[in-house]
Amino acid sequence: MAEQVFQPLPTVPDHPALEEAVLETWEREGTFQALREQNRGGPKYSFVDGPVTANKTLGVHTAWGRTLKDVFQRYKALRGFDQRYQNGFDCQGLWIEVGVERELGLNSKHEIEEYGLEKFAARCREAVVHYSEQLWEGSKRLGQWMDRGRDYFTFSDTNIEYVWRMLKTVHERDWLYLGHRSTEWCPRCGTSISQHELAMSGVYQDKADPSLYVRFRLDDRPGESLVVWTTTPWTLPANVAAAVNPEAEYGLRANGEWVAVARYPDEQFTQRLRGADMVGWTYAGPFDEIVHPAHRVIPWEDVSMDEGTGIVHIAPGCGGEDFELSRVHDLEVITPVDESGRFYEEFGWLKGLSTVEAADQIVGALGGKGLLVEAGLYQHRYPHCWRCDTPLIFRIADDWFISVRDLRQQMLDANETVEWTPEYMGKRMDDWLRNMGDWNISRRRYYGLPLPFYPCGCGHLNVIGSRAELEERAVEGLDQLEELRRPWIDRVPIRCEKCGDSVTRIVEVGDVWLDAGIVPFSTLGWQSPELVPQGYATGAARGLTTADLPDHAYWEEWFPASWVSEMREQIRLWFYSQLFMSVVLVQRAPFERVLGYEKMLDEEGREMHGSWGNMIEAEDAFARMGADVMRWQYCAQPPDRNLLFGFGPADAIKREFLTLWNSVKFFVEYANIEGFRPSWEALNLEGDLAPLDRWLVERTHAFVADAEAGYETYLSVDVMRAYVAYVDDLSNWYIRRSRPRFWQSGGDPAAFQTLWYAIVQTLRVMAPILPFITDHLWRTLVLDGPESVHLAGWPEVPEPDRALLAEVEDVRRVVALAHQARATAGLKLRQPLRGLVVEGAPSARPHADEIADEANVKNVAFGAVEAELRVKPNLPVLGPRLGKDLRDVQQALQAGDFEELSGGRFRAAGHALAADEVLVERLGSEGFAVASADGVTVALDTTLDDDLILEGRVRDLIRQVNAMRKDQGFAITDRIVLTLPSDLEPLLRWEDRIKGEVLAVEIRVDADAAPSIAKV
RNA sequence: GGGCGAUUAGCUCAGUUGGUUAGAGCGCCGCUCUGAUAAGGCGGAGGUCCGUGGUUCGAAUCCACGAUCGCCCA
Repeated sequence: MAEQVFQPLPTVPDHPALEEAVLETWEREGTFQALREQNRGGPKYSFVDGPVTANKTLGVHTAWGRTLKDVFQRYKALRGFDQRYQNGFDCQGLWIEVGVERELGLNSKHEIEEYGLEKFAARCREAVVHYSEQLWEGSKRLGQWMDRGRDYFTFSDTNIEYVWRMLKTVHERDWLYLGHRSTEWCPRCGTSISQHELAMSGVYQDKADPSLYVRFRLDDRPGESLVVWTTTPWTLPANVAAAVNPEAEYGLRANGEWVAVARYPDEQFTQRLRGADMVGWTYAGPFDEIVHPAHRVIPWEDVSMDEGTGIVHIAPGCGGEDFELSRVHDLEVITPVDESGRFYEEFGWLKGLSTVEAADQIVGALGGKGLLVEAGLYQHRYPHCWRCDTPLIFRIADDWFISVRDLRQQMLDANETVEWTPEYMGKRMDDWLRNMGDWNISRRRYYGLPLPFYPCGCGHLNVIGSRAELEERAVEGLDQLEELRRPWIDRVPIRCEKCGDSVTRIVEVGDVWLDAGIVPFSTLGWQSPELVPQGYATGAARGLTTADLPDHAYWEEWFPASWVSEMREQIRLWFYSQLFMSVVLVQRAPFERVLGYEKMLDEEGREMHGSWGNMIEAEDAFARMGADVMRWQYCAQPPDRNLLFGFGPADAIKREFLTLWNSVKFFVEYANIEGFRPSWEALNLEGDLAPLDRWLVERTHAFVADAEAGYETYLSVDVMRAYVAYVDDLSNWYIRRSRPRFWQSGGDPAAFQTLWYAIVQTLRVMAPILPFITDHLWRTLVLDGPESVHLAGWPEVPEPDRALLAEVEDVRRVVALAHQARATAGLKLRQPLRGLVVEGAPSARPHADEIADEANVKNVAFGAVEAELRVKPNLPVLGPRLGKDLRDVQQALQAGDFEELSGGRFRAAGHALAADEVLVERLGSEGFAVASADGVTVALDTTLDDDLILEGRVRDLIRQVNAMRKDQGFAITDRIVLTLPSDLEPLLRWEDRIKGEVLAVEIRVDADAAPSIAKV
């Protein structure tokens, strides 16, 4: 045996072990650094990483997105693009705060303040440091290549300053205002929640609330009352109006209750009125002993007749639409609860109760007063805090807003320039932009971007745009300003630019999406006069990164991003906030192309929840399936569909992996036996190739082209589909057809060379998606080329020869039909047959020998199949020509009522049919088994004679002996002595063939022993 | 209430400008091939292409209405 050129492969790959080894190799060899070095100065491909919130370990959800990011950056790297590879972390906002609160056992804003904001800020930073490390480790294990150490952290002072600057611009354009309105409010977090935050998944959850029908006694109509329906009892003390639909009809029940007729169509009413006629009635509020505003009936077109009583309870202090109505109808606004959702002092016995606690008491009180008509439970979808899961309430508050009136159209225009995949996500963005309200940017919290707003008593609003400006105008406190952050920043009052008084900052912090949206400016050095080394490592980010603040020229080079990718909910979050700021600052979109993707569910299609036990930790997935298998699962997923992720699909993928693995294993085993040594230089395949080799080369080129199209359109699913189809051709056609060429004496160098070429090109194509196993196999197979597949570049191949590919497709179709014909005749493939006739598939003609071999027949003939004729109409051709007459022709042909004319023409139902207007097929006749599909017909001669039967028995024996070899664990090169019982002696007419196929040096005959083998 | 999308085999999904017997993968059953294969091939069972109406020689495909589900908005 020749020397072992290639490291032999085990039967199946151990993905996790193999991946750990590859990671070590990358580390040791500095593969990623080498790749960056290699592409330096190449054309630029600008990817901007959406910051991942540093409050968790890596989950399989996040790993999906990170895989897609990695795949396309790796692909572009193979194409020689220079890239930034900057990774980002989101470090401020509720997400971080709430995690730290939990950890510290704090449960309210009051407790945080008691704990101390300085200490709290330090703990928040610690959490970010910890989780960014965790996320990094997970991402690394996933195979993601990013520039570790130069990450951006959104809590850096530099990032904050860029947001300040944007806000100052907004103020200068007069878009910033302090609004007084009703907003969704989280009572636990003590802050309002903005419109776009409601888009986050998990916000709307099923919830059971009280369902109350309550009576409001009318002032001037004794004994009569309005019945309203509510699911929020706590809002009843704030009631000031009851709304009716002016167009609807209302009826008075015998017991004095007014309700909408449409809601109770079967009831008897003693009086009926239009809603418009009820407007202006006044009534007694349910809790007039506590609060006593005026109460009256108002008209409202939007009163629904789908639920409730058709009369709606209005509390402007507790609802968005209610609040709007208060402006129209000049209603009193009563805000019953404070920022932690507890009743204010003036609400008597309700004082201090939460909205939930108050509900029971209110129900009881209503019952006592005889105002409760009916009480029950109501199931509905209700918004919850995106971070702490507390049901939200509506509350009137003063929040800072950015007006979108002037921006809306500009943003729509900017979005026009963006190419979205899938397309409908772009339309979603348009929908959102058309409907979005003003952006509520303030949050009453602690660990967040400090809004640089200093409203002065003189009426002037000072907005600070940079740290330099702050320092210049500071009255005091600069010496203790560790970071641009609470509490330190709150101790730095500034001088009002109008009146010169000392002004303090508002206490609010900014919406976290301001931090993330500014990234395309803050990390790329927009309008930065010069490069500042480590200029991004400021404030809280100091010591965590060495990222520079580049200069403006750099920004010009890298903005806008060529591509960004995040999950769908980011349309209203990061994609939106980026677009928003980019339009404010430079009037254009910050990205050219977006890849979005849908949700991840478990393999049964259910949401993944920790409490349901169906959540998969990335760590488990790495250990049990491996990163390549995960990445395969992610990349095989069409992005417009939910991904059903799990270990079940992973097992299927592992099996699928084996096809390529076994192909390589086959190559390695025989190349080692025959001493084949590939050379990188010979990659261009010179020399004499067999037709099948030529085909595999063309097939490989077609695969490269298909995969390239998939990558270029950001549809990894297309790459995966192309790969699976290709590997099947490689393994189940090329290798199967070529096996003897690999084991004949010395091996056929052209076969080795071709197979090596095909595998190596495949590894290059799949390297972005399966970075571990491709590099492992590359290092096994490539002896003198680039040391890593990731440094090998994209295969440059010529246009494939589509005609040749079509030929082989025809051959495979014929072979499949021959197998089918055998199955219907009950003749197994080992039984040789005399002949096969093929009609159609003319391009398969040069491959008659291959067909004979595959079909195990002595002779293949091309020509008319001698059999019953079946003629069908060629509908796309005949339909337009014949119209209604087509039906008659079709029936005549089906009934066999037709006449065959010369030249393949036919006549049926009085119409002459040209050769291209019919499809001709043949049915089996005596002695033949016929199969037919797609215009190709094959007829298999099923007659057997003694010779054929004997040869069939020989093949049975060969198969039996080879099975024994395998069972007994013989090496594929072991020579044997075969002993046969005497009744098999006639088979020795084929002695040489048997010896050759089972590697027997001798065949002995021994009376009545069963066949046996022995190693020589 | 408005908008968008979906509905095809037990499951997950393809299905081209309307065209012949509606397919694939997985799963199940049977057969088969194997000098790499834990793989492959062939066959079978399994379909009211959500429903109703319309256009058309012809509809899973186009149109209308309806049902169910999902998402988004209000």
